[in-house]
Amino acid sequence: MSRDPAQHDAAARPATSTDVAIEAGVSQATVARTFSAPHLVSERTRERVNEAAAKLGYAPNAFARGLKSQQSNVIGAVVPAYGEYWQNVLSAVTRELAARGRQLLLFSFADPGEVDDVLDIVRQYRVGGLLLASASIRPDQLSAMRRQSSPTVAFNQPAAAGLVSSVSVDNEAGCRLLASHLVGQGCRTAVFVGGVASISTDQARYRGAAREMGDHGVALPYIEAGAFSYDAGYASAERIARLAPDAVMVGSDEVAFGVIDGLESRGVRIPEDVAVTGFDGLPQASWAGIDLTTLVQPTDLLARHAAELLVDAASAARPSDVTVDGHLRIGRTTKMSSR
Amino acid sequence: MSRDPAQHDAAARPATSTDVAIEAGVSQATVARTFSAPHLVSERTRERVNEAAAKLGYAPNAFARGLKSQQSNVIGAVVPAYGEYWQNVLSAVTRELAARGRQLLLFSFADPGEVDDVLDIVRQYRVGGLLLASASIRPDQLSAMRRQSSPTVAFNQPAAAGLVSSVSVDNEAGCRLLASHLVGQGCRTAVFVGGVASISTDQARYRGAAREMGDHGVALPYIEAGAFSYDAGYASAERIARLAPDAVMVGSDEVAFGVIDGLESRGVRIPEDVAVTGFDGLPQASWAGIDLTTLVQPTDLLARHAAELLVDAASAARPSDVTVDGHLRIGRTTKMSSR
DNA sequence: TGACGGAATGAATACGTATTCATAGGATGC
DNA sequence: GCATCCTATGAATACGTATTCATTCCGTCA
Repeated sequence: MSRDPAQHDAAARPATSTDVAIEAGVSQATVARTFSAPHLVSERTRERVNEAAAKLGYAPNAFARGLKSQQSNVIGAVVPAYGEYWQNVLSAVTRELAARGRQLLLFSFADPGEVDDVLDIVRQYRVGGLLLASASIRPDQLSAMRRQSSPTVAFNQPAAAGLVSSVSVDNEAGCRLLASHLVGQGCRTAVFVGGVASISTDQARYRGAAREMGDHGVALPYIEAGAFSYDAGYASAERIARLAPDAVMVGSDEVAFGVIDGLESRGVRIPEDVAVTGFDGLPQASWAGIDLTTLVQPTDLLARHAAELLVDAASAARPSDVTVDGHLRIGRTTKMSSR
Repeated sequence: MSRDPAQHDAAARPATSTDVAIEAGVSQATVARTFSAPHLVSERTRERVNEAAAKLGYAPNAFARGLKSQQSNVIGAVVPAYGEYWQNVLSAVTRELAARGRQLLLFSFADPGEVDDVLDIVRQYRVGGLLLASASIRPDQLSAMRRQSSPTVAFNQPAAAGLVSSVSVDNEAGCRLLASHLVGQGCRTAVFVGGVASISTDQARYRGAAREMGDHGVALPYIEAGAFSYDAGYASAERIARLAPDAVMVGSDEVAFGVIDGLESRGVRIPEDVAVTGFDGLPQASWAGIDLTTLVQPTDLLARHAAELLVDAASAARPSDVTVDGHLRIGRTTKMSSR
């Protein structure tokens, strides 16, 4: 009458702590303790329980655990469905959270208008922390989420500072670095290509660039691409070419890639005719075929800060804001001296 | 003694259905029904409940709900922490699942060795479905997860067919298309650059390419880049250049981008000296500056099939395998006639 | 030797919800 | 006017776990 350990009914419900308790001849409480507070269980019993658990293929139910202990290992993340940049961020944050024993529950939206609906769904999942990874979440939406008492962190959304915790690169300083580099290369006229003008990071970047340029007597008109995408950048090339500047400062790498291709398709040579800078430091920026001058965000560092704030319960009570510096990456797209 | 609706204690526990019941002067059961089976509640009562819920800021607890109803709206996804391709897949699947009212719980791993640990954690989350989005999950690991009775879908891992449900592009046919195109362009000698030779997609792609080439009397030696990354591709350029083929068929776009830059850095012109093809159809492949000839995977379609299988409980019992065709994208990297 | 204290365990309860079962009240049939 | 059915609701229970409380067992100290 011996049962094959590997053969317990596959289609049946997953084993519960009570099943294991019966199998091991102990109480359910002892099984629970074996998994959540092993030091309270004697060596002998622990062995028996682990053996029974292995035999039944038992794994504690994370949701029941969370329900009882009133805390979850799940961190929610609200992210836009599209965008190269956010994919990289997400990837980095996931790694950092995994290292801290947390999982990421993804809530994505394709259109800013969906944000309210998404946030309503988020509320149903008593997440232990919430990452707001999108610049298109409005301040009032931010502060509404803050009430949820779990740590809330806005990623790269300077406008959120004060309302919830935030982690951002110093956009303004970064753009000053880029502008300063361009001026040093002999740039006398320039244009700034933003993604969406109403977004706070976009504003901060333009502000930094315009100020530094202004300090050197260079005007910096603003052009709005309309989206943070390659295609939007490509399409904006026409308007840029019309202004025929020395340099184009683009608000994000992804858009910059489009601007470069768009300009080249119109016969504009880079960097001979016009210099181009990006912002973000996406992996593609360092590809030899592109080699874009840009401001590299320390994504891993940002992700680490975000993860710490999300895991640390104290940050729920007192929002804290972290700003880190990016560093300049100089590529061939600004080798203006080669003119 | 009137309480300000907006002022219920922010730091307090989130409201429960019982709180709402008291506020509305009904039973907890009625509140539960109002949210999960509204048609069982009279118009009048429903209004009162919704009013009270709004006042208290009540949102049903998804985990408690799942615990009781024995099913969750959460789909697990096991994905590699790195890789352009998987990020795109994830993004597409997330969208499809969101449209079906499901959330994605992310489990990422940086190294194939971590997979076992990750799968152990996954088991704790009683997910309603599981997406295995990585070619480096072993067959025995796959079939172990299948026991969990919830729908399990392997994304683009042909080797999984039969063990769990799978959704893949037709790798072999796709590579035959690419090879056929090259032959038509006059290609007489070629090389295949794979990512990791032990991966089944890699094998299927090489097989298809080699067969089609063989049918036309063209030999196709295999070179292993060692990883599915830009850097690995870049580094393999040396070995490729040594063979001086007419064409290089690369097993994935990401690697192909590296191969292209690596070859060009060695003075090899594309397509004048050598033609290059990729596989996947990443967004970057269509960028004007790259314009890679590749096989475009219908990612949205694949994602839709995956989402359907994941949501449809029946697929748990009977694994089904879906294969879809990709389409050829012809870019400048194979304009061999221009020689 | 008796009192005391710590370690190990079991019994019982609570977490927030869905669901079954029972009940009350109309409306409808004859 | 009575039996019947349907609708709306409440009471009670179960989901799988963590945790408090009580109990038993042993070793230790006075």
